[in-house]
Amino acid sequence: MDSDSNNTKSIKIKNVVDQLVEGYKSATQLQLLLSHQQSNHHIDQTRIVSGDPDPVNELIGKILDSFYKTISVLDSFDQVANVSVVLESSRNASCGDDSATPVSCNGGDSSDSRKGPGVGKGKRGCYTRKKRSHTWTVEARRIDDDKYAWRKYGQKQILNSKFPRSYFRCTHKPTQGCQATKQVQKQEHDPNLFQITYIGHHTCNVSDATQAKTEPLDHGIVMDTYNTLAATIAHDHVDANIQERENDISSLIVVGEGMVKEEDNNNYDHNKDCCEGSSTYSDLSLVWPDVMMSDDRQHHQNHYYHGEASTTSHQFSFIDNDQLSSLFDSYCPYEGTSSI
DNA sequence: TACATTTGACCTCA
DNA sequence: TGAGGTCAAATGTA
Repeated sequence: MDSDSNNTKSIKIKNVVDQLVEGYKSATQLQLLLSHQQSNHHIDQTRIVSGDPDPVNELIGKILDSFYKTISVLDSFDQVANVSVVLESSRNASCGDDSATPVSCNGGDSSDSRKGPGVGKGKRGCYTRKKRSHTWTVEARRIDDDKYAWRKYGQKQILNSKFPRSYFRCTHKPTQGCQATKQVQKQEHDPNLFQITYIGHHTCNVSDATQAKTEPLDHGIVMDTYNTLAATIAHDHVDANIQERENDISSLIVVGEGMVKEEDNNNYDHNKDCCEGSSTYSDLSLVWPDVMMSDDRQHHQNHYYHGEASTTSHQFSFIDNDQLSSLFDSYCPYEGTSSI
């Protein structure tokens, strides 16, 4: 094939991708708007988190799914291999300095580098630290209230802290490049309580229901495989307002798969229930017995969020800060909150 | 043998 | 410059 033909084909595909990206953007924005409105109206959030989806959100989810898959297919062609890069840089430009994506010394290969060629002792510690990745913190009486498989990769004594902090990453990182990590630390004031900080979203293949359990319940935003991005972005932009909105919006506590308890935030402690059937419980008992609770009859979780910007490792991020700010400025009834 | 954990070394960032 | 986060060799376990 001659180069002109290739160029024409490449341009056409690029145009198609551009159109799809626009569609994806629009659908994501629509979903954010609807989610935001729903959260403002205290809709039946139990239905959302329990997996009985709101039909509108479900529909949008399907649209996003279609866009995502189509773009992914096109993205896999050599001609448009730079699409995600373009999108990524576009997003970064709009989100400011946010070097959250880890970069390995070998050019970004996220797989387990230990077995790779050319990795010598000099490479140890050579990485770009994740900065301002999407994080949220959970206080729990057990560290396994999610069904992901975690692999411990480090432990560190933290200054002025009685207990060491343990570092876990998703077991599927080597095989699927999942960037999710979590940090677990015992609370000083209550050694039976663990502060678990989740960093980044899982991109590995697990059920949405499972993921929903470990993602922050973002006041009505459904967290499924493809709109995690939307939720993440919304999360980041709404986070600044959440503190002030906490008094108005009931928080949610997942008390079991498919079960949700609504909680008045004046009564955090009364939500105590069992998270039965965690498939990783036994695993974690084995891998990190010193932090497992002897009495796991009581495990309540208080979900609260770090207001850190999210930009980590989402291949398709289409909404920039200005768009979202104006979006929420237009629709957010909570005036006078901190500017983003 | 394969996979997970431990732990000291090393790097980044505030 | 030190604290915190990650790497990767050594070690443990099934």
